[in-house]
Amino acid sequence: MVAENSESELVPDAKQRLLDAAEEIFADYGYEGASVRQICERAKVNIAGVNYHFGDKENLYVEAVKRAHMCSARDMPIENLASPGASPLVRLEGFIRGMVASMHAPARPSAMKLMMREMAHPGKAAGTVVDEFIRPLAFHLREILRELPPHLDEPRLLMTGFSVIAQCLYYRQNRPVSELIFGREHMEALTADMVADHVVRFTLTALGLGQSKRHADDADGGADQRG
Amino acid sequence: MVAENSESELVPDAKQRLLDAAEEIFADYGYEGASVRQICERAKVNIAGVNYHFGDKENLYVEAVKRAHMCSARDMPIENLASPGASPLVRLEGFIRGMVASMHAPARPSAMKLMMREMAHPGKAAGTVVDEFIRPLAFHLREILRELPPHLDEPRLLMTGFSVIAQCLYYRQNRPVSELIFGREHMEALTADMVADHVVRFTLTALGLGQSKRHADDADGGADQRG
Amino acid sequence: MVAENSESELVPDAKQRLLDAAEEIFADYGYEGASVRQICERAKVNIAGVNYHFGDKENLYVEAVKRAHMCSARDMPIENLASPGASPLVRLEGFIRGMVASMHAPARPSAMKLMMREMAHPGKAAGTVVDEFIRPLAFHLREILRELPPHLDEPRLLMTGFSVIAQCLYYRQNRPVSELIFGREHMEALTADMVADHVVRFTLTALGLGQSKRHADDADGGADQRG
Amino acid sequence: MVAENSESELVPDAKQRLLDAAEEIFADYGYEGASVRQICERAKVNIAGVNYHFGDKENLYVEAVKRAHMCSARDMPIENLASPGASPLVRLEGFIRGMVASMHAPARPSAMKLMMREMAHPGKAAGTVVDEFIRPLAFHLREILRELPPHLDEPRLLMTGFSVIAQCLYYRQNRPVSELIFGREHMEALTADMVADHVVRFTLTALGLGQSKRHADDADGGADQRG
DNA sequence: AATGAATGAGCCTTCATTCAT
DNA sequence: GATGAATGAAGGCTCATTCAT
Repeated sequence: MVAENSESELVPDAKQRLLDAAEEIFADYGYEGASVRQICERAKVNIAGVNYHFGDKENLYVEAVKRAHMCSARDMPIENLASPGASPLVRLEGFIRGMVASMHAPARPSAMKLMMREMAHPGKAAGTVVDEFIRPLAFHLREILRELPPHLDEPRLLMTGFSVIAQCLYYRQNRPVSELIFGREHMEALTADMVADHVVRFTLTALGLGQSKRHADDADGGADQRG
Repeated sequence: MVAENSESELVPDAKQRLLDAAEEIFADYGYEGASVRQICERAKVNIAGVNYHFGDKENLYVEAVKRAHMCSARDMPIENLASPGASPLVRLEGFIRGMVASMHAPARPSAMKLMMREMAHPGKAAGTVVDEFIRPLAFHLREILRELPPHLDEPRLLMTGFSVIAQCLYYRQNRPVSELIFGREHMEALTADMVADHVVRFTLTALGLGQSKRHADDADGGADQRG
Repeated sequence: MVAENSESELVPDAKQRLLDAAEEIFADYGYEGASVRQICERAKVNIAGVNYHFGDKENLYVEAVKRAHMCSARDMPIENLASPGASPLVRLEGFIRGMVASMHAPARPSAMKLMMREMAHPGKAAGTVVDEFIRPLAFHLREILRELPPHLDEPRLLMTGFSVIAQCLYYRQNRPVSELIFGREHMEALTADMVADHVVRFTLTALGLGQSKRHADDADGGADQRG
Repeated sequence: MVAENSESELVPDAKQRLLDAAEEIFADYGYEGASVRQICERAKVNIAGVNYHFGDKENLYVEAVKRAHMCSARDMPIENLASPGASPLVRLEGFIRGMVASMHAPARPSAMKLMMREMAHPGKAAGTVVDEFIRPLAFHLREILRELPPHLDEPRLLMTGFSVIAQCLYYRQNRPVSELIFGREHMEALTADMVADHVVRFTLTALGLGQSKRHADDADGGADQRG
């Protein structure tokens, strides 16, 4: 154990508190809509704290996004679901399930929200996030797909990857509007498992990999014994 | 011809110019990021014009979004691609092609951008847009899917619709970040036709509708011979 | 009867309506607190009407004040209560009663209010009002007092006049704050007659004119036998 | 002496300077007529200072009025002229002289002006001022009058108090218009002592308390040996 | 290391006014 | 004679930032 001052484990220090507050508030209101006053109040830090610890608002934002993607990275499939020895098909299914799960109920919702916001309108923080988090994920998926039977050329590999990711992302990027369209209750009826099952089946079938062993258990409801 | 002053047909009046400018600037910078000064400058209208014609910034925003969705509605598949007599399969393909096309190269890019922004974080204008534009589209797609052979229960109908829409939306919602990941040139290589072909094939195959009649004409389209 | 257009007797013309509206609104909100928009709306006149009929806001204000004092002048004691042949004492009592009455319940409350506002902080319209309305009244009172037995020198004549006027004015200038101090109900209990009786008695007694002949006729004046 | 930075005793801090400036400018121009920019310039404080120290213009106004009444309270008769052991007559005379004096030449003219403005059109600050300053004064006067020989009923007590206060207030509330009527020089000829003597004599005589010992010295000019 | 006071640019809005019809 | 559109200045206020401590 490191020697720390007495309160360090209960109350995070000012810098951490600022990052926490910034994450939530930037996630909720966007960069322009958030004010440093609001963030400082939430963080219980003096108004000058942002400039003291981070220089300015923009840099606080960048740091908050960077930290958010690191948090998010821990939920994500690459490390914990990569299962290097497994077949491409198993790894694809793992990828999808991991991604759907982390979209559906991220460990740190505000971190996810903030990251998605930045990705929708990439700014100064986007480069880092893409380099360290998004691109590895995307490349990982592409390599899985590359190994699968219908050996596609590069553009189609790309588009196939997009089709997979798009389905996972949809439930995060378009949840509010989907609730407006179909009603909140219909959307909440779609559990993470149901969505994951659907995306896996839809995708594998689209790739011509789902017929033999899957068409049997389609009837019974869906969430089951593949893997 | 009505007797009008000489410029009336060339220069739209102040209200129109404000809507045009608001559409572009709100689309680029978001509601908070845009300033009415900036909008008035672009519209070549006095700063007080916003208050005069629209009351305040928020109402200008709402009106801009409403008009944007009406513009976008004209590109969209429902009316011009519905082809009421055709088979569900043909109509599904038409829907996808129409949607991909209007995502790829909307007639009014800034209108599309603005609408997507509002849909990402629904505010006061979202209700109208959903009611008049988005929901009819979504219901139309659901009815097409409902008629297709693998007769799905409601939740799966919903998710299947999402899988279709997600693939179309992806190229609009995630283009900037995709360019960061794979490079702009790789993204620009994906033409609207290629994307549409891919999404149609991916989707129909996933629905078990792509094998028999399609493997014949695959040759002439370039992207082919799976499944 | 003059030949007028059909509506002229029911609806006053725009200029009159503007003066009416200006009188009320300037009276309620003051010059700075009132806006020409508000006045035009109340008058049901186009926003440009003020500038068209009166040049600018300030001139509208001046005209409104001038008209207000003319209206008020009609209630006031000089003409209808002067009774040139009567004794100074009777005329003083008449003056006081007339003034108290017109302060208590002016024929046109908003006109009175507006005039008092202008008098509290004299501006461009004050000169005319003083010349045509206030000064004649004040001089009239001074001449009455000059004829009364305790023949005072000029400064004391002035101050005595102020003592009379002050008592009458008080109930108008300080009614709101008096209600705050003593409660609205106690103020409303003070009728115009009671106040007039009191001011007459207080004043005449102060001038040494109230003892001999008044304690006898107290009975006929209505509010009495105090003492 | 405390160790302070060199200017601390010469230049009041920003908050004080703002209150000082607000007092003067609100007194001269009224709430609507004053601008916070003007106040900040006078106070040599940044435009944002008002928001920082007082929240908004309205609260600055309220605070300025509150402070103004506290300043004014120090000149006023209640504490320094109450002379608890003295006879009611002496105390009434003391009250009048104190009030006339503080109306004639208040220690802080702008504070008095501001307070009178607020009392003329009571707003959010009026309640406090009335509670803490005006009402105690008015009640104090009423209690003096209650003890005096012509034992009046409540309404007449009220009106008698108004007659006293009205005479004192007149010279402050109606000085500008009086100068317009009679000329500035005639008004300036009325010194505080002359006015006080007059009001005392007028009032005591009206109450039937001034005859015996006063009618003698009336002739010599007025400002003299009563006590 | 960290703060509370203070800054000045900019925000949206409203103002009285003027213009072209 | 009278109007609706449009103007530019100024309004109060909030912003991110910096300064002196």
